[in-house]
Amino acid sequence: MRYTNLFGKTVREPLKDMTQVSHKLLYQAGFIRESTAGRYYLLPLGQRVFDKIVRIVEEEMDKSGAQKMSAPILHPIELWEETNRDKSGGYELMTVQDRRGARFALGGTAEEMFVDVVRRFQLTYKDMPFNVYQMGYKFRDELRARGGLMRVREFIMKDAYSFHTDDQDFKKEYENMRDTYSRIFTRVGLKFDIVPADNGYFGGEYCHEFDVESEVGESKYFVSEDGSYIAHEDVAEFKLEDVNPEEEIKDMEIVEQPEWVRTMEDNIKNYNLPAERFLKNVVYKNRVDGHIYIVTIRGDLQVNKNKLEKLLNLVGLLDDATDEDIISIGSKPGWVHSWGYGDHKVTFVADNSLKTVKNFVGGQKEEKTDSINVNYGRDFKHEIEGDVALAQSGFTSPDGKSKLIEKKGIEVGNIFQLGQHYSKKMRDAVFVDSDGKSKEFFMGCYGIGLGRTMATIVEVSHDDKGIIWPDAVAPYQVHLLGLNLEDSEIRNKAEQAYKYLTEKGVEVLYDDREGINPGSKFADSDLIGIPWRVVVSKRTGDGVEIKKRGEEKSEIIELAEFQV
RNA sequence: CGGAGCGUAGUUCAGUUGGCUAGAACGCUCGCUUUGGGAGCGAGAGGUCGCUAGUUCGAGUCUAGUCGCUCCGACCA
Repeated sequence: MRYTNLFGKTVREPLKDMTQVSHKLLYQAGFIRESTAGRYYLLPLGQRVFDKIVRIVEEEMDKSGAQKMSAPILHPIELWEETNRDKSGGYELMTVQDRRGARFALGGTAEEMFVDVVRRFQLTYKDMPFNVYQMGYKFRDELRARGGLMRVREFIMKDAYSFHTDDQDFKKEYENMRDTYSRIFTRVGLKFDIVPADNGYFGGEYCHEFDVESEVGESKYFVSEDGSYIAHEDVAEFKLEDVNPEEEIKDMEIVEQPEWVRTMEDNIKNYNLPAERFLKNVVYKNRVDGHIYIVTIRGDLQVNKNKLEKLLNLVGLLDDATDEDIISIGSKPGWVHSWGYGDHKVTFVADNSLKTVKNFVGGQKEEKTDSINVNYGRDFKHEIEGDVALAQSGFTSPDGKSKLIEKKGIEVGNIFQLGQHYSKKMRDAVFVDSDGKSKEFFMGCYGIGLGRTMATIVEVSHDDKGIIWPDAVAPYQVHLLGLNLEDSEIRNKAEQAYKYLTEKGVEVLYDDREGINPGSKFADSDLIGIPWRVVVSKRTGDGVEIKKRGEEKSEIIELAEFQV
């Protein structure tokens, strides 16, 4: 490709609002342009990278035994109604209507569609298992799309769905996909962690994220120092140590408390005790029926809403309570008690951390009094108990042997066990088993965000001059720069080099512009980030100068000796 | 969805109490010069002032609505 024919060119500066390196560089180098927030054009250079990623994904998926197919972009809304996902999760599905009034969802994922096509066949255990996938447009009506390719409203995802007779058979495919994903991300040049995570709105029992460690990542996860434990923040567990095991249990007392003591910081100052010695109450409300939940937890810990929702079996349904909600149960913000409210329907939840402290402070705070020497189990006890605490950096790992370290990562892919979550909700999602009985499919799904993967590669592979594409996904293998092309002798050599390389099957971007300073051409070349730079100029004589992007040394060699 | 802010040239911005033909810099085009790390000089093109309605003799400027964008939060593969 001649640069003079290429649509899309480099610009010197990023736009003002761009914050992420990948966003800036892909814009400056002419790979992407924004349409509206969260929707992007892929320009020819960007498309080439994208297509290479797609090809790698397809090769590995096909090798894994999965089969590519395609589903419509518009999903009949009835399918989403079958699984209740047209309303769940507080996430509004994008919908469109045709002129006869039929409603369709612009899917953010396609479980229902794949179940729907599969149930059209009278499948038996002999037809199983199988895994089908597509490269499909996905729409997510993000309330706030953040600049850059990392979180967008419209994107292409590789989404795969596998169908099995039972859990045991599924587990083999889950491992197969885990290995396949590992090969895919390794081939595109990414290092990643496989992180057990929360499956939230997808249903199912477990899932893993493929996270590429990065400061700009939105996924937070924990790794133990000894490397034996890894988990997403949403599900991360940790070992609670007893705070004051030596202390004697004292009688509970109501004591005077200065009125200025309201927050945890005030408490710490007033009693000169660490945060872990106080009781903390956090209030949530069921979005659907308005029921109030009060979670009592050790003062130094925070409530993990995901764990709480799971414990209560209310996934995706809890909101933080508002001040009005708290007043509605006869309490007031900042003075929520750990017991009482008998006149109002309130459900109390106790975090396991309450069992690690003797003689708590707090629990029934009034304007001027509070209780001290409160002991869980003796002075109050909640019906529901469990681990609902958020892990924090430095906490002890679950096995007690090591400390947790916090990491941030970009979630480039995920694999989900769906179990019979969808096949139970959707009618006729069954096969005939060897015993002659109809049984629901056992399913898994597996996604890779392709645009996000491309941005992530830039995020982890660049320098202050531009992108450094890994060979496997670079838009071209060679960036041929012709300097001083006004000189016909050099022009001829450059043209011959272009012809030679192209005929050898090398993918070449040829900077054939005249009247451009060498400095500009070098700067553009660094910005675009093609692996090999080949220069033809009056200095290179009968040879060419070659240089690998990201390395310092260059050398002049015969073109015929050049190997990509 | 809650809070805050912004829409004027490709970009970043200026534009007075409402007042003549709406400006600058960078970028872009052309010419000359220069030619191994974004060089210099000169000339030029480029605007429905987001959109709609209103107030006014007169609106980039005031009012209302609307659309879009940014930031913080909530939400979120």
